Amino acid sequence: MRSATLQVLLWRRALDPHVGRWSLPGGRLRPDEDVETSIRRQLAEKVDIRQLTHVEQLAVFSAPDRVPGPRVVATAFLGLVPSGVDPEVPEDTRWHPVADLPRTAFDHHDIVVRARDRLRSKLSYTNVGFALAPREFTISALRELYSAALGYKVDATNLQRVLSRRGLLSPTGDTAPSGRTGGRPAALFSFTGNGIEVTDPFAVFRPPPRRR
Amino acid sequence: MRSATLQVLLWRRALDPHVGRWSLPGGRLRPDEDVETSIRRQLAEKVDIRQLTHVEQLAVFSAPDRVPGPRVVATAFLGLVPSGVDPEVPEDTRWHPVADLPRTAFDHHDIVVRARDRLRSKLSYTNVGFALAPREFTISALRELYSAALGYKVDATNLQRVLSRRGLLSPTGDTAPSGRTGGRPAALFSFTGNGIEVTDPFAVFRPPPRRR
DNA sequence: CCAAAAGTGTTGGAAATACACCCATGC
DNA sequence: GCATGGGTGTATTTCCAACACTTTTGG
Repeated sequence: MRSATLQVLLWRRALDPHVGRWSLPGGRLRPDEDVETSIRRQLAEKVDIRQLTHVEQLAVFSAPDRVPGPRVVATAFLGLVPSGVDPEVPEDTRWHPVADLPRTAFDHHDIVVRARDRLRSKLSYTNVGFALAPREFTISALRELYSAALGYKVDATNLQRVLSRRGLLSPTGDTAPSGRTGGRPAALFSFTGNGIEVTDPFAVFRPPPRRR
Repeated sequence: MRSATLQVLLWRRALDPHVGRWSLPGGRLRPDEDVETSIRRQLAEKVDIRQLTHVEQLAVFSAPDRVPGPRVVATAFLGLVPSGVDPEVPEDTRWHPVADLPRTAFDHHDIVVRARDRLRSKLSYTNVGFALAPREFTISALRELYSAALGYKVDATNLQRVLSRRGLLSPTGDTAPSGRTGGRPAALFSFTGNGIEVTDPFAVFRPPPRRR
């Protein structure tokens, strides 16, 4: 996913079932690898694997008729790439806006929707945002990312406040140059942690605070 | 899971890898069923399937060495049975407290922990509680259930308020008889909806309210 | 000086926790 | 009447959304 719209990397099928339709990258699981290793291997053929900032299991799709012919069980993943890296992709793959998908193969449309919903949920109670943002960014750039992913505008002020309260942002000290139309130059920030973390585990029924 | 401690149904292995250890119920996926149909079929051999109030996918466990011999990919599920039904189970299966598991087969200990954590999270932002409670219950009985599942005491007053505000509780009008030590008789409640529902989707970055 | 964009302060409200107090029952 | 457990009312706290206002730049 990249840019100011939420996008997904799809691959145009060359083989027979559903030729020409767009499908999610993936492939067969080898006997000596687990599913995450497998999806990372498959993706390495499409994008620079070092750009992958987050990968997580979504769900198993296993309906007997989900593909023609013998049943294929698929483990779907959500994988994220930061905005702005604009990775070179092979000829047969392309980034598509999630809100405007082409005709997809099999149940891949459902899978994309599930991935989108998972991302939207996790933006609220984890720090996954870090996986969408470049190393340094302005608050308004981050606001664009959150807005694109969530599907509605979020307030830049409150975004900064929430992430700051959770200790996820650190100012780099630098500022971005202001555009040609003027305006105050924006301060640059980066995310503190690296991996994903649950930052707001309990909305309710919170565990009792630690006494000391 | 049942009673005032969180419990899991385990099955004592009769076959060779890890004979005698306790394992989760399950079995092979047939080519004409999806994974959920499959787990329900497997469970039907152990418990009365009508007691199953909630079933959801947890994750795929696929490490090449998770079982001896050729690799087996497992799709793990969280399945819930209400408190108090105390289902008859076959000789070779038993309910075990999640907090005090016996020696388990393969990676089943990890799976149980994952299931427990999933349940704990979802108690906060969904109505899964309904799957743990009998059809009618007192608030303090419900409090026991939530406390057992979460691992710490929750306040009965606030539990009622939170669930009420979310529109999940409806009073039946009846009261439970008070115990032999006296005390005011407790009002009986039941859950409104049937299936699982997300009741508190966004802790933060809430979508703008619908204008009309 | 004006427009534009970034950043700060303030206010209001929602929702959860904690706790004091009242209610109904058995003995 | 008193102990026991259930239920209600209320204050406090935390946190988020909204918005007005100030700051810093380009032209």
